[in-house]
Amino acid sequence: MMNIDVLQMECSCNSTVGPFPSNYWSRTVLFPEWAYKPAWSPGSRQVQLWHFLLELLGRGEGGAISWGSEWGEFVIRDPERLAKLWGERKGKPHMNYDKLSRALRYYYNKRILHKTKGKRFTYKFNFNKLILVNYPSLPTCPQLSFYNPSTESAVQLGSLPFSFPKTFLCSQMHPVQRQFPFLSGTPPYGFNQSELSCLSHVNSAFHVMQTINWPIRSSTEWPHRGMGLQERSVPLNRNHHNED
DNA sequence: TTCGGAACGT
DNA sequence: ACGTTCCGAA
Repeated sequence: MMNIDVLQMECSCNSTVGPFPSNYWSRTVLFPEWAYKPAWSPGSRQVQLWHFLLELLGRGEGGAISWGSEWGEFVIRDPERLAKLWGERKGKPHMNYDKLSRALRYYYNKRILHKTKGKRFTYKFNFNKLILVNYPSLPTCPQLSFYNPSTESAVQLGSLPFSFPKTFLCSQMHPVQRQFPFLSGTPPYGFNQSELSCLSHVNSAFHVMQTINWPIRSSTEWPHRGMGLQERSVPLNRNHHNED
């Protein structure tokens, strides 16, 4: 499994939104390894804190934590209750907010989170860095369909922290769809800047998956089966990285 | 309240 | 590697 360096990510992120050179991603991978870790691999891996937070946010689990005003921002309404829930999940009966927040602060370096300064108990996910392929359920967010133009079929891949129309449309392509061919839905979209940025990352991810044989550990580890990543309708005659 | 070093556990 | 525990500093 390859390791990804953050600086390289940064460069890619700030590059243009849109189609990528066809063989570019055969060597470069946009996202760090942690971003692809399955939330629940049966038995083996433990839940990570950010998984847990998204899970609670996803359920709209009352009181302890909720989404904030900005995209990706969340507010811990009841720090000690959140800590208790986290402690229960991890089997750490003495968990408290002091400790939980230390774990959150470790995420700063990893760029998973940052603090919203001036707002009490308020943090913000860097969704641009956080690929949500792992994430089956983010409540307010419909499932993301990757549209494959060749097979004219949609592939369920995960969800994003914002919503867009569900209806399928492929005859006439909206400019945004031209940029993000995996996008299904009815124009106009009206994405904001962060959403577009996020889409560009998903686009990259899609290209990665098409370009390389993505090291999916085992299909059972993924929330969505039969993603069709094997049935590659896009001809792949470049020398690509094979991880099998 | 928030931060981050340090030692520690798994 | 991903926290947990503890704690002094701002």
